[in-house]
Amino acid sequence: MPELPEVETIRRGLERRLCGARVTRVEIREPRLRRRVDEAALRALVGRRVEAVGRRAKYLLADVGEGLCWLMHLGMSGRLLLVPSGEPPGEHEHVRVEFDRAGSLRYRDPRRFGWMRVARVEELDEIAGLGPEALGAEIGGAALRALLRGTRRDIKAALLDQRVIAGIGNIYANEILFRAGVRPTRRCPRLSGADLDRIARATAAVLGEAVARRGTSFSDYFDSDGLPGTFQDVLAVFDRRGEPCRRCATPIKRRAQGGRSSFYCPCCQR
DNA sequence: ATATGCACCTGTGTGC
DNA sequence: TGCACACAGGTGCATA
Repeated sequence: MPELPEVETIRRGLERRLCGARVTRVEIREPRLRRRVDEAALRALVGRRVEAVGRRAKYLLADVGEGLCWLMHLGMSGRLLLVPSGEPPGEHEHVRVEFDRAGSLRYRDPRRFGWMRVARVEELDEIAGLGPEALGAEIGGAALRALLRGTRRDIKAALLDQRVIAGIGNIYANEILFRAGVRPTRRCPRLSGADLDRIARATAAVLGEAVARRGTSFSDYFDSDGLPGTFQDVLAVFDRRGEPCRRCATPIKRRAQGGRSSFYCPCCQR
């Protein structure tokens, strides 16, 4: 479910409430996530204080001091919710972590594609292979060209490849390519300098606006306070098959690409 | 190198 | 109403 803007929104919520709070209890109700939760390692968080909450692409990293990091990935359906202590567990609530003064953090994930683990900062190999942040470091057309050098695949697949550029998922890949006026099926080597410039600018604009709107809640994403985002109100193409393009009124098309849905305007995107 | 298919799971919406 | 099927925000592996 969550791409960079949703994870960033959750990060801000957790940072506001969890920084300085101490873990008092860890309960693992279902350790069989995408990767089995190391229960002993997670329980060893008890007594530690959250010093900072960071993000790398779609990963959340809570700094718990002494070079230790609590790493979380939300997969497709993962949610982190801060609730008052004593709140009874909801469905698919696999992990709950109690804090001394921040209430209770609940990890809920019906599909269990997410996971979490505690790691030493120097052994975070999961995030070592990620490409540059899609939002943050200013990636211009020239930088994008360098990142795509040598690949002949289509631009949509490249944008979704976290080793090329990190943080973009299926919603925002579609939205970025609409804003750039580029068909998702265009091959990377055939993109002009102007195309790459527009894609780079669209990436910053779309992700920036999505963060400002606190993410996309088109079915079941909510932030750590249970609030929806509002980017679904301005989606140009994603999940809009058959609906009129907001620019030219041509019906939006959908086609499967690499096993995922691509949405595009056949008139505005070439 | 890369495309495809599948696997991991549950939930929801569709058409019959 | 039930049932079968397609599809869902992500990743990672095996195979061609």
